[in-house]
Amino acid sequence: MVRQREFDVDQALEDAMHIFWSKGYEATSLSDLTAGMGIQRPSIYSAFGDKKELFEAALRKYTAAHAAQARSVLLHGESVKEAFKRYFEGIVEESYADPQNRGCFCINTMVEMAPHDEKFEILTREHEMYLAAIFQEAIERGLRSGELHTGVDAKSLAQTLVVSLIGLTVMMKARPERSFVDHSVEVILTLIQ
Amino acid sequence: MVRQREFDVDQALEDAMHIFWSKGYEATSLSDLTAGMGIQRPSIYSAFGDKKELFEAALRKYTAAHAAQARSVLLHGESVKEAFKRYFEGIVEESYADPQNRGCFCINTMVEMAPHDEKFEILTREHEMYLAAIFQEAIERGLRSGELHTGVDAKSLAQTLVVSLIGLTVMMKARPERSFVDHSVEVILTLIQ
DNA sequence: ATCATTGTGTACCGATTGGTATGTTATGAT
DNA sequence: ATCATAACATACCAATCGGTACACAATGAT
Repeated sequence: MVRQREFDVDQALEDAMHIFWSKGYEATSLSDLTAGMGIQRPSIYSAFGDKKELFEAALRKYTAAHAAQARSVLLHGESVKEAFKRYFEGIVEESYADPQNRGCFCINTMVEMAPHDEKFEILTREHEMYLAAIFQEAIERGLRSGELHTGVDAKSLAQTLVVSLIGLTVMMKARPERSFVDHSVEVILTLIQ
Repeated sequence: MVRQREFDVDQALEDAMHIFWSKGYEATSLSDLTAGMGIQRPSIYSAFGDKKELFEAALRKYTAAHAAQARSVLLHGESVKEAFKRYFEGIVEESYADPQNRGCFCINTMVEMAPHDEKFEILTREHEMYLAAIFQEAIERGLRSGELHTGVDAKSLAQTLVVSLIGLTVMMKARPERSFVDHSVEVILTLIQ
């Protein structure tokens, strides 16, 4: 081979992910990216393709990590109720602790890109579907163990919890009083019985 | 006075609202606006100020109409449960019928602008709070009439319904199967007892 | 009829956009 | 040591961005 790369591709992608996450696609310029990633434009184009391909790679990296975190919280431990409580409250905590108030990269993309770009409509929808599948698996575990005995079917309940989580995440971007969010989490969790 | 305006200011603002609603702030150019509003740039600047001021005026027009619609559906008629059902299902219907898939202008703005612009953080938060107040009023009406006897307090329930509605609206931007959304609405409405 | 005032259309401004051509430097195979 | 290859930095490209200067047209008061 020939001259080797002087930058870490995965680290650069991680940097790009944080920039796109906090500013969105349109508001992020190539100059923002070169500055934040610490590399020049031709390096970006040779390693990742154009701006939109880089964005897609960054989003895929995010959703993979995000789904892994959901799995690790919801598919382990004894109590399913406790797991959901920890998961929802963890997301609330993270959101209020983020000074940049970025919310969820996937949700941001759903709002900004999905209506105009089918690729991102599909990509974001499939991530939320996967999240719903994880939720459903956790609920069914609770049903089998006898911890839960819910009236509605596990799938509908899981989807509703995903919807509620999306709503919480978006609402927190407007920085409502903490009690607003905390009370909502309490009420949402009453769905899991 | 002197020469009079040749365009209808309110109609131009309505046009601008639809453009910003479907494309967002960053992705909308002055050329998009002049083309869609049917007037030239200097006319925009003299009538509305700069791009961001026009955006704010458009958003205020939207939220006023949006809140009025919520009031008209939720604060009249006999059954509160039926009113919420009609309200939620109406929003689902509207969303799936919109070929542009614009969702809610206020929610779009919450995601795109609120984290970076305090003015829009406040503006969007206050609209959602106002919506929650309308919801709460409807719930309290149902409690007084004896139609409802909910375990949780009306305020928390109202806030949770707002959160759920935001989640639904955002989720629909990724065009999930209709049954996903319909089942979620059913489950969400079970909170109102 | 004249004049001050203000809306309209054109044409332009500097700055920034996403993207690339180019010359140079580093590397491994031969 | 030579050479093909590819990453590097610089400098550039046309196009578009938000915003405005300016000349002209229309209006009502005098």
